Amino acid sequence: MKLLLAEDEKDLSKALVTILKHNNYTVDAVYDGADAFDYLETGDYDGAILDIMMPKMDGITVLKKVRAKGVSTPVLLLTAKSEIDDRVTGLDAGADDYLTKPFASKELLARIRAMTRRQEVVSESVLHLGNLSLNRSTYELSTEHGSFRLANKEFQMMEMLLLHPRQLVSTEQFLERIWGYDTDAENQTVWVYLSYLRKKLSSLQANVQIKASRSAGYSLEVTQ
Amino acid sequence: MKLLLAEDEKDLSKALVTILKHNNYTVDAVYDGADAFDYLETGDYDGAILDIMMPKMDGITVLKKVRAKGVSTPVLLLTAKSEIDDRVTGLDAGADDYLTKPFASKELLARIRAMTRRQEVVSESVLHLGNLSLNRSTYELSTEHGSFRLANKEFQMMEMLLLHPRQLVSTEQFLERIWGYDTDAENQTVWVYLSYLRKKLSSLQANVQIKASRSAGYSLEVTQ
DNA sequence: CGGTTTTAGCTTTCTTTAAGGTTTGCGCGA
DNA sequence: TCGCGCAAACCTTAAAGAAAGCTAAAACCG
Repeated sequence: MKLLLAEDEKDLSKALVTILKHNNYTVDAVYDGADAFDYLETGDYDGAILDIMMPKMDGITVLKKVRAKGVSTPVLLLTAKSEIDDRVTGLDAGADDYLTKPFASKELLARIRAMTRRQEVVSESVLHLGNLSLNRSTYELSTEHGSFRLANKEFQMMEMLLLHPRQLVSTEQFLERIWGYDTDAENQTVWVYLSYLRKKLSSLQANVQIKASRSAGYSLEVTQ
Repeated sequence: MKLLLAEDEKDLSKALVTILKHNNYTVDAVYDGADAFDYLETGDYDGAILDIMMPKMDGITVLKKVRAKGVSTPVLLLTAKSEIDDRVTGLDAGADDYLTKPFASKELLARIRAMTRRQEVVSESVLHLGNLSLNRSTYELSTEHGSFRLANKEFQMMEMLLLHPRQLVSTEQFLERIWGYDTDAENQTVWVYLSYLRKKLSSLQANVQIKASRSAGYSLEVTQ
């Protein structure tokens, strides 16, 4: 689950990133409204947390512009106590929720969960391709010959592949979506996981394999 | 048993929280109608106590909106003497009971009990899985080899696991549901109880065990 | 005192790095 | 135009490092 955090107070931002990562979200952090808009516009996030008071462009403007572009990513606005009227404006502008500073981290997490839950219903909880299936709540990858309980990163990679079967996913896309756009992780890290996954697919005798297309990306292909 | 309390007078709210926690409820407190709506909407509560007079949105509106969303959580309305007519309106809007301020804590507790009892009838009073059973009124956890009388927190954890056998319950879900969304308790607290429970399960020779799925949650699994 | 939470050290599992190997495509000379 | 060499891309394994989870014991609290 990938979130965008737009908050200009560095200390608060840092603390929130820690908390969110701790709770299994992939987080990209930006520090002004202009960046927030650029990143959100890609539609690449499952949710966003926007501070209202930000340099370059305030959160509500970001929200309005993004909604005008047809992006429906759920947005949680952060308001300072003195900006209470902004809440109404925010909800009008298309925010899904708001939270007044200061707030408890638990409350933030609860709201994010509630906000992103709505669209989760739509998504399948078990992904299939060929004789392979991936349970998205237990992280189990299985065929009729057995199953593995995948670790976090392995799971996210497999999930990305299964969500776009037969389409190419590049090393950079894996890194950006799973590790975050500002990660220091190297390409090899991705390759290592691909290797682990291949090993598991073969030991499960899956009729699906991860095919590499040199300098383009990877895709899942059904064999035979 | 998890309750939501929506009451804007801080002193009264505080006092009620104390009384309710004393009587073994998990309580989340909010101070305006908008928040009350947000939290109730999750359907995550076993009951709610709503003051009628509240900032942002009055209790009756909250109730109507929540019912319109299909949430059937039992609701007890608090009315001031001068708002007696609201009672009728309240019951029409889908309230299960009302109470006129000021009231005795005994009476509040009795009404909450009555209100939440109705839906409890549906639920089993003894939960089973494998050779294990948990008596929800005596807090006894037993197999053919013996039994333990569980303490409160231990009981609630075991209950949550038994209510969703084979499904994952995350550390955060335990904390949110048993300790409340605004708790300061750490993950370790949950782990400590899991450890106590495991010890008891093994000394009872239960054919059920608590399985950890790293970074996803815990589930009860029947062994053999 | 019973129940609950914190502390701290430990084990297990996951993630990343490192290092060496293999494959692929391309340029360039014969 | 063939084929050789080389660099870039990719793969695999092992091991170091980080995080998550577990438990016993102490501390706290009403």
